[in-house]
Amino acid sequence: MTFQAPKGVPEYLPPRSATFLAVRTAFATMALNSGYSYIEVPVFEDTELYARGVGESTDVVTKEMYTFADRGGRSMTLRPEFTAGVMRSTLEHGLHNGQLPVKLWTTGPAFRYERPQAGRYRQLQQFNVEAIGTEDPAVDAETIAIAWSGYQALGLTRVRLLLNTLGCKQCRPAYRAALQDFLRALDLDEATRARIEINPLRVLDDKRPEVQAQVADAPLITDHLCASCKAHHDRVRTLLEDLGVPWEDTPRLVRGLDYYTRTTYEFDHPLLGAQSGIGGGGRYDGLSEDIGGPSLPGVGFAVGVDRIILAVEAEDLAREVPPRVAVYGVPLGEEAARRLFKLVHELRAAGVAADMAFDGKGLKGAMKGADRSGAVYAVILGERDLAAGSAQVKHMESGEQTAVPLGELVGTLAGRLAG
RNA sequence: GUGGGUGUAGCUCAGGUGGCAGAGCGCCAGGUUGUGGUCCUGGAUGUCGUGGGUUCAAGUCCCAUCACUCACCCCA
Repeated sequence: MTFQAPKGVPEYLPPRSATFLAVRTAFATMALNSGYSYIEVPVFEDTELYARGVGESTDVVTKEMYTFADRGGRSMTLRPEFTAGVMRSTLEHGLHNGQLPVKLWTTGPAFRYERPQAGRYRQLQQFNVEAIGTEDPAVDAETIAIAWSGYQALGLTRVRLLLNTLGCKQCRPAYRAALQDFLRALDLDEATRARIEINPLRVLDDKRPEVQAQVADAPLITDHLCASCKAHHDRVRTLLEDLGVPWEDTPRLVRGLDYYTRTTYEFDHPLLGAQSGIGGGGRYDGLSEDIGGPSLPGVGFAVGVDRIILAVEAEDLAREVPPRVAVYGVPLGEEAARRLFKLVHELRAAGVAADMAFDGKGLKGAMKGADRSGAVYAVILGERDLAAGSAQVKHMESGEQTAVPLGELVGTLAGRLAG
């Protein structure tokens, strides 16, 4: 064993990979049911897109990006998140010139150069939903509900929704100034003092107890909202209540990306240790303009597939191994193997999941393979059966076995499995 | 970037004070020359992370190094 996967890159092998697909499917189903269309965007983009979109002051941009020069000397960056790329694609192709909102979902890997730990990876898998071109608080609530329903569909019961608002460009500056005045008077380390000047809101989110104690009396955004932000926030909460989606008001919640405005939220799972955020999102009404586009509001979320898998496992929801196939072929001898190979192909074409034993495996080993595959039926074919023109079809669970003429095998099995 | 922990079979891990490298699971074969899941018997697989040092002798002690892992920070 000479090579190993790059540091911080998780791999999902069977049977655990089934959970990976289940997580993606749960969220994709909800997004599709809610009228969102799939969009496939690049894994890397112009570095400047992320610098301007995500924000020059963020840790993501300043120290976590996988940036490289391509052979033409352009600075490219592996996507650290999806929203900037989805917005860029929307603007470039004029999707926003049609009826609004533009409702999109996507999924795949994102990349951040960080020190790995439990639930934190350098290649992380996200599932994203974005609604572009709407200010309606109902869409804020809709996107939250999609994420919530995804967690519910997976059977997760411990997920918490932490909800906040960050105000808009009307009311946030005054709050920001008030918060800075408060924070400058505190006894904080140098890095945190620097943060006060760049992004003071994030100081509120500091988890260190000595910092938390000091910011306990800090002014809160919820006391500084303008009338329209307050109305927006109240409406979002009313609609969530109508849907029966529970949340906790968390006025200190801040997100690490600069583009967020108004509604912001995070989904949290208590069984995950330090990296407990399993999803997060909000409104980004200024993003389009930040990257050179027109004034175009948007709202959306990202959920972390890797961490949701950990949550599913923490709640012990991922135990049953799904059967790989419904029918498993057990050949005895070369002639039988050839004939069975064709029969298995025909079963697959008829929509029946099928596999067979290879490498001239003996009967015992092949039957063991049938057992491991989870197949409902084993089809045993040897010289005797070939001579008789039939195969032995064995129901694995009951052990009942009957001879079925080779010409009727596909139809019979398809019928029995459907019935 | 800063701290702590751990590296022994495919996996999970035992291996006081240095003395022939082990168990369980998994895998393969046989018991059953055409029948899996239970049971019984047998078998294969190791540069003991890597390099150096001490010693008659190192998985064990010392030094270095790499990897993994947890936490800070940050975020999905």
